Amino acid sequence: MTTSTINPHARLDEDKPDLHSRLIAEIRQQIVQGDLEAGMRVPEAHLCATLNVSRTPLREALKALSAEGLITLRPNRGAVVTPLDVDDLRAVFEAKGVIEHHIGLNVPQKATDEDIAALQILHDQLAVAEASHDRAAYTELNEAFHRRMADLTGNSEIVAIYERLQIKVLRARYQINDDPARVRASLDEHAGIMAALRIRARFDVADRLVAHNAATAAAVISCV
Amino acid sequence: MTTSTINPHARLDEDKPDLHSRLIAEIRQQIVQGDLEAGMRVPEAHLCATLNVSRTPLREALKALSAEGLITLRPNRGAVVTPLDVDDLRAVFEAKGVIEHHIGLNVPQKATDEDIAALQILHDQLAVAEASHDRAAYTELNEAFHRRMADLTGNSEIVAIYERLQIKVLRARYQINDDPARVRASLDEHAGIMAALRIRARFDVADRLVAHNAATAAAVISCV
DNA sequence: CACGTTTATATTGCATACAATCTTGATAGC
DNA sequence: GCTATCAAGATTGTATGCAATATAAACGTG
Repeated sequence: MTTSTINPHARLDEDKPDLHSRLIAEIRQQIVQGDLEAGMRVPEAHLCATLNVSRTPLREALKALSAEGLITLRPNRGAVVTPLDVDDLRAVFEAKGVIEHHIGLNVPQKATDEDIAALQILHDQLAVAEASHDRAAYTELNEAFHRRMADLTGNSEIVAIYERLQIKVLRARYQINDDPARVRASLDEHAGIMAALRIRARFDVADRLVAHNAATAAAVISCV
Repeated sequence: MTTSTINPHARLDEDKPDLHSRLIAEIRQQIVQGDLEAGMRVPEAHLCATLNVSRTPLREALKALSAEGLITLRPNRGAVVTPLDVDDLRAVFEAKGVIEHHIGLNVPQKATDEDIAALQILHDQLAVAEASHDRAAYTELNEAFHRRMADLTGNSEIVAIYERLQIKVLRARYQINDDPARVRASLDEHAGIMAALRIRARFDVADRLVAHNAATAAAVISCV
């Protein structure tokens, strides 16, 4: 008699965190949060000890993160945390602006009333987080809001591209301390986006998303 | 006395094809060309035998390709070649259209006269390939032309995104036989793009790139 | 003292072995 | 005959060991 986790004939728990996914998520988070510093060499043995796994699954995770661009693998010479200099960041924000524009043009036409209501709830929570100066919550809700917008394009390629770019933005944001004034301005921009979205003014939404992205870019890049 | 490839104190041959890169390139090509059919299960042992490597480097390559979206890994249940249905293709072309538009808006301003001359040469070779019905050469030159355009944005994120999307397009194109009439039309579209680029008419270039992408999308999707 | 050479150490690359999980075919029960 | 259960086989997941390469330290030479 085995445990209750037996699964006759094929499991359908798609969200069980297998080791590979866990490792990727964990290392990615360490990079984003700066626990693994940019440009730093990453000896396999050290990470193995930290994460309590052997080299095989760890190396597999590093190869995957390399395809994501967070890790740079130099054959026979080890892995380094991919550095993100100002020019890289500019490129990331420029690409993100392109995607934001597309999102803005399409979401107002594709979103249902329920979708917009759900976004409004996220936006209201964002306002609460700002008012109570809960920076962690603000970051998380902000992420959720924009990811939800990307989702509403219904285009999985767009979503994948957006998420990958967003991760790189997050890396930079974790390094800096967001100016409270910038957070307020950002919230205002969000309010404008929601107002335009409610009346489904697609060009307006697109413009506002692009402007919001540009303002964020300026704030982040000025801090680096 | 070893060969001339010895490298005291650190090699700088960055382009030496190490096994990992080779495996990724090889398997990717097999997927693009359809040697590994979409939806097909990929038992590790079989690929190991084919490629004459052990499971360790092979698995690392599969994880990397999974991050690229060409392979889908089901934990404990093996890898499959990610299927590309019509809706997926539509999403790919839509995303590519977004990027093409950005390329069209920016390249006319950033390209030097020499850059444009180099593109013109590629275009002329493309015309030769079409005239001589050299389909392989046409495909390769067409790829090179568009990749060069992406390069000229000077934005590595855009380039990376574009290449990843282009690989998925290639997968679909390998399945179909391009209609010669479509190839001629495509060449005409390229001629129009070059004409607009020579006079650096950015909006025109952007529109033409988007239209070219849409026409390709229609041709490819109609065949699937 | 600087610099190139050699040797030792550390780290990565790959192959293999074993454990865990899934897949299959066979068998028994209804 | 059909479904459920179980066992044998196949496949994937992880750990470990050895070979290849790079890094560093020590050494000698000009």
